Amino acid sequence: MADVAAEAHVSVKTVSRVVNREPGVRRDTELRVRGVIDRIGFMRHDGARILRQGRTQTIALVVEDLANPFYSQIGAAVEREARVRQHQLITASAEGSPTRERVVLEGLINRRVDGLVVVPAGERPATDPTVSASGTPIVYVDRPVRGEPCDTVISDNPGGVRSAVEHLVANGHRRIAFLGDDAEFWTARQRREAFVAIHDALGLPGDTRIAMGPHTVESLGARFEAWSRERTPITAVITGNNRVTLAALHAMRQVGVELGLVGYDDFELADLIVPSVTVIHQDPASIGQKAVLQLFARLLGDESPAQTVVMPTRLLVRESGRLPASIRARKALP
Amino acid sequence: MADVAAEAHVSVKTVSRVVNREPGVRRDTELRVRGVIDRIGFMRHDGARILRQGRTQTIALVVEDLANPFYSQIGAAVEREARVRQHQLITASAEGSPTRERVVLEGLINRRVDGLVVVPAGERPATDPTVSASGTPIVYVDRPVRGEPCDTVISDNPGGVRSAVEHLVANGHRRIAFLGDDAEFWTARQRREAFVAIHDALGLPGDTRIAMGPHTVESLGARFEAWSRERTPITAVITGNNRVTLAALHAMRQVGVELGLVGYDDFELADLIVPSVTVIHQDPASIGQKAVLQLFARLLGDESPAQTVVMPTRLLVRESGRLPASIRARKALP
DNA sequence: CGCTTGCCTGACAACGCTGTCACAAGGTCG
DNA sequence: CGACCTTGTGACAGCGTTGTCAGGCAAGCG
Repeated sequence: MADVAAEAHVSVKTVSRVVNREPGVRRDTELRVRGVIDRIGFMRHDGARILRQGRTQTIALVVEDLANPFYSQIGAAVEREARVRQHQLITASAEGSPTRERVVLEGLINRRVDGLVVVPAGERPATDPTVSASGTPIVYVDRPVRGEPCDTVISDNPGGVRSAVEHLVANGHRRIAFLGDDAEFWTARQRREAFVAIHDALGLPGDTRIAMGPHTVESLGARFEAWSRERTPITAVITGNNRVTLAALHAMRQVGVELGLVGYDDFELADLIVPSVTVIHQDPASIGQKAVLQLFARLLGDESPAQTVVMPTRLLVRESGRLPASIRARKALP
Repeated sequence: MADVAAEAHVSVKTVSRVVNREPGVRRDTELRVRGVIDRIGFMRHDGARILRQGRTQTIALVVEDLANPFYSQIGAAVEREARVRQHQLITASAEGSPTRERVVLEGLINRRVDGLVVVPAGERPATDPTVSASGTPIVYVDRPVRGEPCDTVISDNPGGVRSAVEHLVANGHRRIAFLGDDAEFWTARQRREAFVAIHDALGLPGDTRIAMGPHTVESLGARFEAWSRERTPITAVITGNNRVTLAALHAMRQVGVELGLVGYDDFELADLIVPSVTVIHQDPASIGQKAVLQLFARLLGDESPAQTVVMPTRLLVRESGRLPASIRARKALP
C-alpha cells in the first residue's frame, strides 16, 4: 500500500480509502490511485485489516466427518450463507473425539473466528473455559451440550421416531427393533429413548430388541440371523441414522432376511432400492441455514436468551414400511 | 500478552517465548508465566502472529458444490491432510461460475492463504493475472486449465470410459449411448471424446447416440422413450458422472425402460439397486490427498516443473452391464 | 582480577492496515 | 471581511505479535 501511495503521490490513507471505496476522495485522485493499483497488482492484505478491525469475517464449522452426506449438506448450506454475508468458512473435523475437538476449537479461537457452528463430539464443550471465556458465539447443531443453555439447532427426534413407529404399526408390524448408532452420541440415545417411550405407549410387546452401535454389515447380519431364529421374530427395524441404515440394508441383503424398515435420515437413492426405503427426513440444508442465521444474529448483537430450535421431521413414506410378503404368508399359515 | 507480561513481571517477549515454547527461558520464569496465562485465560492472537510471520498456515479448497459427495470426499481428505500439517482449511464454493470463482479466489488471496486446491469452474483461471501474480501455489483437481502448465490431478477419463465400453461390448451390447454432463465441463467433454474414440475403434455402429447435459429426470425419460421407439434401439448407456447416473436411474425407473448401464463415479448403494450398478470408480479421497501432497511440496519449496498426475480408475463390475433379459428375448425372436 | 562465555531477559521496531484527528483550500454567509 | 462550513487529504498511532539485537549477570578461565 505504501508502494502504491508513493507511486500515486498520495498518502497510504488515501490508497486505503480508494481500496475500500470510502467516500471523500476526489474523482481524479481515485482514478490515479486505481491506475497504480492495477499496474503494480496491489492486493490488500486482509490479515492486517483484520488485526486492525478486530473482525475476521470468518466463521468456522466443526463436524465429525465431512464426507458424511448429512454433514456435507450442512457444510454446503453454512458456506452459502456465510458467503452471501461476506464471510469465509473454515471447516474442521474433530473426527468424533472430544479431545481433538478441544484442540480444534482452541485453534479456531486463536484465529479469532467471529463465530462457530459446531456439531459437538462430547457433551460438555460449553463449559470449556477457554472456549466460553473467549466470548465467541457458538451455535450447536444436531446435538445439545450440557451446562448453561446454548443456541442449538436439533432435529425433532422424538417426533421423527414416533412417526416411524406409528407408520410401521399401521402397516401391521408389532415386533419392531431399534438399531441405534453408538450410544456415546446424544442423538442416538435420544432416539432410542423416544423409541422405547412410544413403543410402551402403544402397548407393543415388551421384549423389544434394541441394539446400539457401532454397527458393521457383519455384526448386523449376525444379529438379523439370530433374531430371525427366535420364536417370535421381529418383523421390522428402525435405524438410528444414515450410517446404520446403509449398514442394515447391506446386511439384510447379505443374509437374505426381509424386514420392514424405516431409517432416520433420507439418503440418495432411497427411492430406487427395492423395496424403496421409507425414511424420517430431516433437511440438513435447513438445519445448517438455521444455525447460521442464529449465529449471525448473535454477531449483529442479538443478546436474547439462548434458544433451542427443534427442526420438524417428515416421514417420507415409501415401500419398506410394509409388512413383507413372506411374513404375511407365514402369519397366515396356522 | 502485555497483560500477562505485567502480571508476571516479565516482558512481552518472554511471554511470547513461553507461549511458543521457545528455548532459553528459565524454568521458574516459565512456570510463573504459565500460571498467569492460565489464570487470566490468555490466548494468543494468531492474526497478529500471521501478520508478523507471513505464513497463514491456511490452505483453501474451491469446489463447485460441497454437497456433491464427490467433492465432499475430496474436501474431507484435504481437510485431514491439512490438519495433520497444522494448517486450517477454508472451503469455498464457486457454484460453477467462473465469475464467482474469480471473486472467491481474489478473496482467498487477499487473505494470503498459503496454497489453493481448486476444481476450476472455467478453463483459464491460471492466466488470471491477479491469481498468478500473487505467487500462491495452486493445484488443480478434476479438470486441467489452459495456458501454462500447472500442477493438476485428474482422473484417467479415457481409460475409465474405455473399460466401460469394453465391458458393455463383452456383455453383448452393440448399440451404446453416452450421456455426458454439461459440455461446458472439460471432464464431460473428455469423457465424450474418449467414448467416441473407443466406440469407433471397436467398430460399433456409427449412428451413436450422444447427449450432453444438463439432464433432468424428465429430459432423460423423454429421451429414453424416444430412443426405445427407434428401429434399432440402443441397449446400454454410459453416464458421464454421478449426477447423470442418478438422474438416469430415476428416469429409467420412471419410464420403465431397461437398459445396460455403466456410470462414471461410484456412489453409495450402487450395489444395492436392482440391478446393481457397474461403475467406473475413481477415489476422491486419493485424488484430494494427492493434490494436498503436491501443494505442500510446493509450500516446502519444491520448484520442479508443474506436474499432471493422472489417477487410475477401476471398473467395479456389478450387474447393470449385462444385456437385460428383455432385450435378449427380443433379439432371439426372429 | 579482568576478560570471555553462555544464559536469560528486555527494548524496540516492524508486519500492513485503518480510525482519529488535524489541517489546508475553497466556498458560503451575515 | 471575518466566522464558519465543506471537501479532500495526510500524519500518526496502534491492532498483537515476533525477529533482532543489546544488555545484565553469573560462571569459567588465564
